[in-house]
Amino acid sequence: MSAPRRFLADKLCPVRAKRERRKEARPGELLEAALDLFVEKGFAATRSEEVAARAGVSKGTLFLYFPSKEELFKAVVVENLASLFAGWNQEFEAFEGSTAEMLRYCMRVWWERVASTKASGLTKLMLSEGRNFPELAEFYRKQVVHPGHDLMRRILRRGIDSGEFAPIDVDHAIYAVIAPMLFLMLWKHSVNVCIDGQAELDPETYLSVQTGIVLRGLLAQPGEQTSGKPQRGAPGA
Amino acid sequence: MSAPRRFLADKLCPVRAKRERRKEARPGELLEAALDLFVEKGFAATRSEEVAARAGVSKGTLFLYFPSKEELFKAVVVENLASLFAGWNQEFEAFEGSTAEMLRYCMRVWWERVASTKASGLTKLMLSEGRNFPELAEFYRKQVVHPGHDLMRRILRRGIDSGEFAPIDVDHAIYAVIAPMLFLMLWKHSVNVCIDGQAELDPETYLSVQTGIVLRGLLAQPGEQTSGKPQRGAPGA
Amino acid sequence: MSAPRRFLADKLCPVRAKRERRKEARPGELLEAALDLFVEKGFAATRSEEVAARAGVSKGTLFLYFPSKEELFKAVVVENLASLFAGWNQEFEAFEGSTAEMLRYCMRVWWERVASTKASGLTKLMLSEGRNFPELAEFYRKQVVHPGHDLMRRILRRGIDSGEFAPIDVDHAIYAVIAPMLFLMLWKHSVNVCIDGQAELDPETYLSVQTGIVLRGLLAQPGEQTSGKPQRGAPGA
Amino acid sequence: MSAPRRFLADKLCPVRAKRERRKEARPGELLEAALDLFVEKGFAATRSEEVAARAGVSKGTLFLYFPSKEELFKAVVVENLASLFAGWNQEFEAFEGSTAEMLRYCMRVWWERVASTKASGLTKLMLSEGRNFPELAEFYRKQVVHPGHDLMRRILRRGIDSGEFAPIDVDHAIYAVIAPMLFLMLWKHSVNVCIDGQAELDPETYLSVQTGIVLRGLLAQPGEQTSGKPQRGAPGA
DNA sequence: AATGAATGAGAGTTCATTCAT
DNA sequence: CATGAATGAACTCTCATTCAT
Repeated sequence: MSAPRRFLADKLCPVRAKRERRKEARPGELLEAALDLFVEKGFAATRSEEVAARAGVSKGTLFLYFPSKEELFKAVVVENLASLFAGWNQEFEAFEGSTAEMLRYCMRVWWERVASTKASGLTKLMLSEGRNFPELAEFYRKQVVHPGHDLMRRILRRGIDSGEFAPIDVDHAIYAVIAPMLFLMLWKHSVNVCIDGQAELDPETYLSVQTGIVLRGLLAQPGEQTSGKPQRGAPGA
Repeated sequence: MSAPRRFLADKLCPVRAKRERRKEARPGELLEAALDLFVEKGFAATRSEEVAARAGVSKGTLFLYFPSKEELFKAVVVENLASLFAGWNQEFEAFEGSTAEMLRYCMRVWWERVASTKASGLTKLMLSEGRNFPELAEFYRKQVVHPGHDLMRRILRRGIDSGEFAPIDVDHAIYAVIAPMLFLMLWKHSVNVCIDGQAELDPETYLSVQTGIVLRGLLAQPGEQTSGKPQRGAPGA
Repeated sequence: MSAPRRFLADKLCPVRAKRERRKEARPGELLEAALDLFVEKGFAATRSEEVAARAGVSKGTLFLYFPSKEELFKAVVVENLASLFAGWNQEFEAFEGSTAEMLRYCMRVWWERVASTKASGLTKLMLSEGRNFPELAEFYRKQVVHPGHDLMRRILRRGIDSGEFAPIDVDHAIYAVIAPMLFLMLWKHSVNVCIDGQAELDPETYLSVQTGIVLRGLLAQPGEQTSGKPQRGAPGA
Repeated sequence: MSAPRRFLADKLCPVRAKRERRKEARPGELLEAALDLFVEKGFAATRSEEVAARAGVSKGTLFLYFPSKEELFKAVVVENLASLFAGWNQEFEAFEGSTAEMLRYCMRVWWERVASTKASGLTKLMLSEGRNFPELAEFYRKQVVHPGHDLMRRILRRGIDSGEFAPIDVDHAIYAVIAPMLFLMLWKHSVNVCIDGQAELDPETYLSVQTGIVLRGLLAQPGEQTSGKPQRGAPGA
């Protein structure tokens, strides 16, 4: 809302007159306002007019840029989550180093760029309201869940191919990695509602510990035959 | 909806005339319908009329038994969650055995009687919508969160007093125990929305593993000085 | 509700067993409760169930005796107002004395038996809500307004015929007599709502003064030719 | 509805585009429609949608301008009654002449600008329904009754201070002046319901006669000691 | 005769979306 | 482009009346 973020929609704007500048910035301001409010109140409980008001425009203008509240939400998802995968895919394509390092790096990056930001509220939102808005859920799955799983799948496969990881069933192992991430996001956005005091959970420590556990479960253990399933009992798996 | 449950409100009904029979059964039927729908759609998205319809009565009848949608929700919370604590408190008062056993028993019971049932959806609901309905959140905290924390606090204190557990800060350690529970419930009710296939997470195994980890963190370790804080890095803590 | 009033509906009941006694008394109790509530809240705002509750019976019973709320109201009107005219007509038929005395007597009786009791609230109610319930208004006119006007008309005519009163237009003069009565009732039931303190208006003094003024306007004045209209300027006329 | 009245809300509208024009006019149109219907049916019996329909807009539009039916009513009261006092206070502040003249003028003005208009129906409405809507009654008292009484109190005090009026108890004498006004309004709005024909009561004559009577009661009578109370027997006092 | 559970039309209010300006 | 007035379907809750018991 205030920080000088760069929006997808603002990509191609060179230097212009102030007035026009604002015009070009509109979608970004709307997306930012929408993100704030969706995360704060959920999808259904967020009123279009309030989004517009927070972005400093009128109700009509919102619908000028986004044909419906659902489309607005989709745009927020693209802006804050879906669009990240392109860069990540490149990054990991070019990654040099062990897959274990890659996985640690992946989770740290994910924490820094998503989970610790407001964007993680979108995931909580989908978990909360997805069932009531099947089209949004479908969109979210296609734009965020599948790319995320794909990325993770490729990482795991890289590890297996290189002999670093045991030849587990990749499709299931994904969840072992994702579960702690999800938990962190839910904790961040939900638990404060039900627990008065500040819950004591240091996200970075939690994440590093969980990553360690998961990695231990994934790594090929010399002299052991691993099944195609994730280790039963591995936390979050 | 599934099992022949007994509702609080259905105490003393022998055989009676049909009309009266129905009257005795109404609150229970409405509570069951409400539980189903609240869990399925959330509080805001559940329409009173739909609750009534699912219970096989008309709109007006619902308001004959519950003065408002909010009161209906509260009744559902009492019926399915809050009312359980009385029995549990007694049970644990009378428990004989080590506190470690007690804790394991506690978590198993909680899984069987709450988390594995629809009732756990109420917790997910509160996490999702609590912020939008402060009065409900307040009620839920008083009726469910506080009693739950109290119970857990007493268990931990028992362990510390008996020398079984290290002299940790009880108020923080609570979360180490509760976090995996919460996670299981959220997983159960939310993740299926975002992930197409059935995620592979065997709740009972997960729970037993988590309990083991937590217990290891709690137990007094001979020859070691524990601080008043839970072990950093203990999962969920 | 408490006083040992006799209801029309209780007319024909000799001495019976208590149980049956109550049964016979039901309509009366309902009428009394209805009178209270209609006067207190008005017709529309009075809930049938509350009438039943105040009479100590169930909602269903009310509709057993009175087929609808409107019929209940009509019965209340008959019980408390319409039924009075029969006696009054007789009384005034048999009255011996000057018509001026008769008029004074009439107004005192009306005050004592109607205006100073709850029954006057029915008049205020009709003035307030009559337009919203045309059938009730029609009924009230037929049962109360017309008999009242008839009575008054006969009194005036008696005075004119005997030469006591000037040969005024009776149909208009009626209002000169009725206006102060109406005002008293409205004052009694309405003004307390808008004026915090107790308004200082002694009804009996007011009535006697007004009666005096009206009478002075009505009496034949020796040597003067009165038109067929009431004196312009006569209060309330 | 009839005259080309100017509404408070319609202050500064020159010629504008149609849409905007309408917007400026809306509150006034709604207030006028609301006044009509409130006076015709009372507060409770007036449906929001009907107000909107009579103003030529849809249900939703009404709530665009007034957040609730109660607020709409308050606005109607302000528009038609409360807002008048400011001007009157000034007018009477600047009045030159005897207090008796002032009082006559006051009552004539009140008749012309209030009692003879639809606005007087609001007073009748409050008398009828005030008890069922305490918040409205409170508002009406603060906005209309108290300013009215204050104004009247100041007039009476002026008369007493100047020696014109006897040193009566002002707080009680107020009612002697107000009672005939109230009566006229009630007569106007209520009596036609119960009496078929047009009752013959010429308001202006009635008012002038009543004012005369009241004034005679108020004027200081040379050589007589008046008590602090209004004359018992003075009409309406 | 008496009950009170059940009904359902209807009231006030909200809000995503449209469209004239 | 931008506005914001206007819409109307949808939602919660009320209450006179019915009718099985």
